[in-house]
Amino acid sequence: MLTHSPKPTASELEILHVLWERGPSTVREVHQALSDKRPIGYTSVLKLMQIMTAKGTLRRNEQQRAHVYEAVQPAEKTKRQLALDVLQRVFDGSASQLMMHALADRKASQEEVDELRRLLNDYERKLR
Amino acid sequence: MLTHSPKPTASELEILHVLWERGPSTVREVHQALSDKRPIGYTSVLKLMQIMTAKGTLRRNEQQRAHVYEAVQPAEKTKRQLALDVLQRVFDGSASQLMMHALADRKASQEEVDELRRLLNDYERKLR
DNA sequence: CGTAAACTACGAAGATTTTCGTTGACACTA
DNA sequence: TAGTGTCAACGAAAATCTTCGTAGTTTACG
Repeated sequence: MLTHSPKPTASELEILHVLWERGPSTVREVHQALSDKRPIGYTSVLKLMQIMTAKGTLRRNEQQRAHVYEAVQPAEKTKRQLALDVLQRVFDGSASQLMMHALADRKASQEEVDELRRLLNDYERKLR
Repeated sequence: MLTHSPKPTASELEILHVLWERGPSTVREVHQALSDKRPIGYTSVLKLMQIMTAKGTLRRNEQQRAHVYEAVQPAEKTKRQLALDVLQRVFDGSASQLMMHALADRKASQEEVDELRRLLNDYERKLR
């Protein structure tokens, strides 16, 4: 088990999404969920989840015959890590640059804009 | 030359950053710039840039003995692609989720918050 | 001209990612 | 108990990424 938390790959992220939504799940359950989106073999999912367990990304309970897996890190932490990663690697740390490009060419609803403004107000309040 | 634009890898992004900043450059120049940040061999950079050219990410002018490379896509387009990619893959398309995590645990300046608010206002104006 | 320096091309190796086939263990059931 | 289905483990292959050594070509200069 490694101690650091390497950035999940694209495939790993798909699995994490399923576990975040469903909570602790068996390989079969995760495979089901992924199969709805794209064709992928059962053993491919199994192998990925075994690798993720070896990396320390997942943890599993072997009490049942069908092992039950769950994410080690809370979803929020991993998401934050990924957000900060792009922020740094692509936008040199500029949140407004990131936002600008994320909003560009996309139809964010009025609700979303309102939500964003609320976020800014909250954030600003904490700044002071 | 491929027609689609695959997501650049981490190393490729480093090279793109240099080309975005410097404009069309030779391998030597890019290598110089990268060496300032981390140790990397000249031929490693060369090879990467050759691969990127094969992929259609870069284009080069062979008039000079030292070929001059440049990014095919404008920086803005690639950045937007990467921003939208995380937005989709990690945050399920929710811009406010993305922003929340990007701001979390980070000291965005008051200027940045102002800038973000300006962005929102502009965006909202276009919505109507 | 001949040599050194600057470059590109080529090939290859090691790491990582992604995918799956096969095997063997286990469990339910007819 | 024999057969069928479910599951993890293992190994391995293919693809991609990353890095670099070596060779061969071109250019500049003494």
